[in-house]
Amino acid sequence: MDYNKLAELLFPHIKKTPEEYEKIYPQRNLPADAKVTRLGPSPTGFIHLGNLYGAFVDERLAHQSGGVFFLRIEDTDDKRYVEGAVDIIIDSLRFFGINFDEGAETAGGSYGPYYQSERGEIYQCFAKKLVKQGQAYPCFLTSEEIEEIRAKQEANKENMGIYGKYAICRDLTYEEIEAKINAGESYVIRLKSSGSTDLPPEEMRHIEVEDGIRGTLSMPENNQDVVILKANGIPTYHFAHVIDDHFMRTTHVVRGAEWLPSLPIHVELFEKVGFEMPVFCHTAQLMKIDEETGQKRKLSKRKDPELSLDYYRNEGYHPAAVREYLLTILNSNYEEWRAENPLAAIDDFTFTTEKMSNSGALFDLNKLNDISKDTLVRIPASELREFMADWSREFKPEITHFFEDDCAYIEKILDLGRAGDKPRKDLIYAKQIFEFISYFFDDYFKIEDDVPANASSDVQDILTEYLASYNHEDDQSEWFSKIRAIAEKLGYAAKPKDYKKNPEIYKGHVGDVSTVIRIALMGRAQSPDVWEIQQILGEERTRARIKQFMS
RNA sequence: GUCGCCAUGGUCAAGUGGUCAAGACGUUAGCCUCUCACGCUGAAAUCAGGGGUUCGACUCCCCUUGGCGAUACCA
Repeated sequence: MDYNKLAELLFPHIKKTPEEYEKIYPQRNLPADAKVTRLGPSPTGFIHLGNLYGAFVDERLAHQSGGVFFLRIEDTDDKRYVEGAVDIIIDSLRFFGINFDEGAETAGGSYGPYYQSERGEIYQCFAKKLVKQGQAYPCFLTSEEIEEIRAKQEANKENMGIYGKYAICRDLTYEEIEAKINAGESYVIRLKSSGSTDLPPEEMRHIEVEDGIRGTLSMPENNQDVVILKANGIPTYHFAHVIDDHFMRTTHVVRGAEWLPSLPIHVELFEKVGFEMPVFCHTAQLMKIDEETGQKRKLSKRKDPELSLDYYRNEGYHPAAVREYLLTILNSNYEEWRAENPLAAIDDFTFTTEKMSNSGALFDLNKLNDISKDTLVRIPASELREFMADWSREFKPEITHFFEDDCAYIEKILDLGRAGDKPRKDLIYAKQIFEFISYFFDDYFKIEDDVPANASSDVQDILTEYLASYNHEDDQSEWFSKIRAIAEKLGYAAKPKDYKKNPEIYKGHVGDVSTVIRIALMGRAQSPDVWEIQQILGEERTRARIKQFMS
């Protein structure tokens, strides 16, 4: 077989040589330890927490080392394309603080095009090269024929796939190939694997790869004649990955562990095509418990809408909180570092692949919420106010004016109890924050809780006394001593401890009295400090709410 | 089915042959306290099972089990 002739038959239109591409996409001019990473999403427009998780690793690795982080759209599967998806990907990631230096629709870059669908000639050039080397060949198997082979293999308990004796198109002569092509038969280009097909797995040659996260990986070499170019001339992921990451000069390929099984394919492809391999970093996957089965499983874009990034934006999680959370599950020493450096910028943390876990972590909403509280408590009220305004504009526009009209008022509310060494940590995410403070807005103020049963008959008396003694100028302790006085006068213990000692001689204690006031003022039995709230509400509204509750 | 990855409390995990096996979330007892939060002090809770190697194994090897993943002209 004259492989050169075959290559020309298959790829008559490919004129550029591999060497020319090496010149078009030269080595990047970067410091020796700078890392070049990439995110390669397919344009379905759906990204979930798991994608963010991976993107974060890429981003940190690149930007921490003075390298480059670029975006490549892996649109080799035309069935999956969704309009506007790329913008969604870029915007969502940007919201969470992840920015690309290069790639699709961003800062440009000279290693493009960054859409795989526009890189056809490059792939074909290297497919042609492999054909010339006698290491790839056209395969005319139809899907029905492949299905038959699969059925036979299954029946014989053999390994699945096209390899060895099943790779019947390997043996086609030039004339046969030419005839089929002239007859209009469609075909794919397959790798002619040099892996052994008749040895048991343990005797097969093993490849060794040094993984950035998992250390030395040893697995049986590939022996499958995988498809590298589909019938439409577009490459499969395997081939596109090898070509693109070489010519885009990626140094570190960060991808999910679901790619581990196909690593031998990639190794063989890199060898045959003559490229140096990047460092692979196979990340563990974010998991969740499936509600139906109760089992742990990988995040799924179809099944887990609540893990969509949009969900977190919708709920109003602050991007900084999500980043904190992701980093704590990404690097096991992050939490400790954060405890020691509570105020440090997130970029000051040295992210390493060695500190990444290689077993899948379960997504933990509790933990996210806890981290979010700690994160928000460090954010100044003015910034939180803006965050709330931005969030509401997008998801709850009818309340946006609250966060824009009277900034001073809102900021006092958001800062409620946050001063001092032991600040309150009430705020978690925007939706929750609004509910938490909604009683400050007259339109949303409503009585939600019942007064304590033991004080229900004294409500009028308590509030009458309260109004009578109320002085908006009182400081906090003056104010509270008046509450104590009212409590005593009406038969309640001024101190809860007294009540606990002799419950029979009291109707209740001062807490019951203040709860009545709380409910009149906030509609809730639980709230931050009443005095502070009154100061924010103002005297007029304070008195009005008490009176309204009495009527 | 075959192949691969993984395996410390409910969850995230430190640990790298000799530890009373860190820490965080959650749960829980209490303290603080006008409620709720915050904070503080405690508690319960983990090395999947079985074989080796070793004076000694959570740590190394093997098997089993379990979970996850891959077995596409999807990525």
